Amino acid sequence: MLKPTKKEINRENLLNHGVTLLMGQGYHGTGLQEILDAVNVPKGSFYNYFGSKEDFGAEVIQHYIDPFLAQLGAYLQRSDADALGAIRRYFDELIAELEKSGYKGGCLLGNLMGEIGDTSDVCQRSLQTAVTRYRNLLQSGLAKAQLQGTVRSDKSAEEMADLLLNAWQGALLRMKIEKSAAPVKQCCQDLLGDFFRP
Amino acid sequence: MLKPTKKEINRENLLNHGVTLLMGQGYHGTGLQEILDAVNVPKGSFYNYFGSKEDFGAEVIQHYIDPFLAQLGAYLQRSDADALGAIRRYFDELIAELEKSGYKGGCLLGNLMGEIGDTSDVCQRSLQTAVTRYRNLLQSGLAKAQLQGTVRSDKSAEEMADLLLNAWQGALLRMKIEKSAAPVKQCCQDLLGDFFRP
DNA sequence: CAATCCAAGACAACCGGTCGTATTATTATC
DNA sequence: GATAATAATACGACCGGTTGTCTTGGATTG
Repeated sequence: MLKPTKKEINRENLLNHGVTLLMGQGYHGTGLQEILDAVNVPKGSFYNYFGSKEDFGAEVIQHYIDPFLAQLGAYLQRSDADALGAIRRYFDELIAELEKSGYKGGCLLGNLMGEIGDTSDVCQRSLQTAVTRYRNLLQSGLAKAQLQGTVRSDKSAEEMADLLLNAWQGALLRMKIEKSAAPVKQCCQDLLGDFFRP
Repeated sequence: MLKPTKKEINRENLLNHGVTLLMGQGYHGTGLQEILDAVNVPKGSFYNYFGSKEDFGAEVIQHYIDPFLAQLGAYLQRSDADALGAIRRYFDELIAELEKSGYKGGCLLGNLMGEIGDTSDVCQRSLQTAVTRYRNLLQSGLAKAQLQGTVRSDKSAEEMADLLLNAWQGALLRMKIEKSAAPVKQCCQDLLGDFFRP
């Protein structure tokens, strides 16, 4: 049997819909039943796939961030000679997707950091590794841009990656309540278009 | 009778404990029962004070931000000749309080923006006005600092206030999962100590 | 005595989690 | 290769507890 087992398919479906629902309604705002109904998995089966709702949340976090890492990595690889441009184009694409979704949801990592980042140990650890992996990839891109002379070198790439990530998260929160892409656009322009320039 | 009525006292107590509990456990993570128990108000009485949990949340938001506005306003007024210094000292005090609380909670506005900022209309409006009031006060402080020559004038005070607020919110999220004051300290240093300088 | 206020408790809906059983898959025996 | 024995998994009714909200009756007050 080369095709994935039904169990693996169900797991994947649960994680996919978990991402959507947890991002839209939060952790405590989403019941297991709602997720299970969405993928037609019976209640009793949930604990054959995941140990608890908390464990599920921790896995959803990793499942969520993977595509973003892949996407940003692809941009950086494609535009090898212009790392800063790659980062800018990556964020431009994110903004385009946010506009398409009506400024709802934002970032699952940011939302869950605020809601359960300091109350659930399991999810806290998952959030730590997810955020760190994201930060490290941004940092490597910024470091490359430093070597290419498009980003200032008197500040460490790590420092700038942290600032970019933090401001981006804050801008996403503002976007949600203002129902506008202005905050995230301005955030990218301020940092990538000004502060980080040599 | 000059002293506040018992009803007003109960309302105030509910709002105060609402701030604490909603900040620590989130909106959906906190039950009305828990808040009512904390201030010894019977469950049946809740709807004599507030129209619904959602309305209560919206009021808690305003009740939360008021002291911060007063505090920042006081710093700005006290150090009239050094607005940038006032802002820095204000954030230094916030950081000191965050350290004292073990990096838990963070900012109620940020947490609720992420959790219900796009799902509850009532709370969304309350968050909008709270954030805007905060931003405007920061903006006025930065504008004064521009006149005093301690902050660059080629960027608008509004733009910088937004960036500061956003980066601060993101740094608070990072603080929660890293259990460290490093993100918020670095945030202030990067912006107030470098990017905003003339 | 009429009007207002407040709280006890009921309410249905839902929460995360469990458990015995029914179904399916695997191995063993003939 | 058919059948029986055994292991593994899938399932949905059900658990105790809690949710936000509402109705209702008693207490308080002018």
